[in-house]
Amino acid sequence: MKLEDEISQKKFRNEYQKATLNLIFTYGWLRSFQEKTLKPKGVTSQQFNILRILRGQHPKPASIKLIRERMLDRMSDCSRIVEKLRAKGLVERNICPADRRHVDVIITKKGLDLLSELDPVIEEADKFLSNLNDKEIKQLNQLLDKLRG
Amino acid sequence: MKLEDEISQKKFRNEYQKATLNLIFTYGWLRSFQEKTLKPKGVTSQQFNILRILRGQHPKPASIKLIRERMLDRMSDCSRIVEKLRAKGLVERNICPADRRHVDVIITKKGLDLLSELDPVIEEADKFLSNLNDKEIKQLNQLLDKLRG
DNA sequence: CAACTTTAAATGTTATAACATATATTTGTG
DNA sequence: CACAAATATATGTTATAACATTTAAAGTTG
Repeated sequence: MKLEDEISQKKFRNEYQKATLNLIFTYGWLRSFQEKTLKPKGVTSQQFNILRILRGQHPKPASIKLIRERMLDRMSDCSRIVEKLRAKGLVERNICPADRRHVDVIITKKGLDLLSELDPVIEEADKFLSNLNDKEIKQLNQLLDKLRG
Repeated sequence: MKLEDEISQKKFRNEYQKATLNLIFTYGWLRSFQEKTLKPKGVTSQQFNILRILRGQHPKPASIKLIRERMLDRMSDCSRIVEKLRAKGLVERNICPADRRHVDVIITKKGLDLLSELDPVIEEADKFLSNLNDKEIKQLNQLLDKLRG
């Protein structure tokens, strides 16, 4: 649907402005869809995001710093989110013996199980982008990468 | 810059997943730039957003409902944001005589002045997207519109 | 090796988002 | 016209984001 109609704005100053608004609007659209699918499983998208990073590292541990670098948005509060995941038994957290400043965070079996339970939901979410075909999706990725310079 | 390098993730399940992450990441990138430019002027991006909607209506008033419909994201708390703007003298808020459920919100001279002070900053921000040329920006807009179906 | 710097993580605080609920007004219906 | 339903806005509450500060450990330098 054209952005003009979604937000009832007739004109944009230029295509750049429209692209800015379009990105913000599309983000909101995407995120509300994500939250809706994750909520029934009791995790927020931030928590889900961190779990996936940890699965990517598994069985190696990840430090808070590493997690923070790989998070997509809202990089703050990483410690507290990890603590929430620990409270739910989804991750383990130990002080790194080699460098006691670091914390080793590892996803638990329970965490891995939750993720594999979520995988099909996520595949579903991917398909949510399927209004674009393969070629168009690639084009979109290229444009976004180029946009950021 | 390629997303792979920004978030140190080597592989994506597919281009759809990459596009999802790319959108989220690009949004964060854009937003932090916006906040950075608006902060010195003492308004949040939400407040700025509402002021622009009101300028679009000026000199006609806008109801909270209308504002909410046109906001790009975070639609909640519209009343409270308007109240903040009123406290700063940037908008006026009156109960609509024709239908006392509605509220007429109008941007004040002070609000308009602030916006015109901000306009050059925003033009600047537009240029921030200038890694893409005209044709590419149009393409991006088309893809995002199509993406949302 | 003592003092300083850097780094990693945690914590405290304030503002905002998200969600639910309440209040006030109007509209529609028998 | 009394009363239920719908609508617009405001408000209360809880969780999270954003920002600043603190604590602890390791590295660095004279």
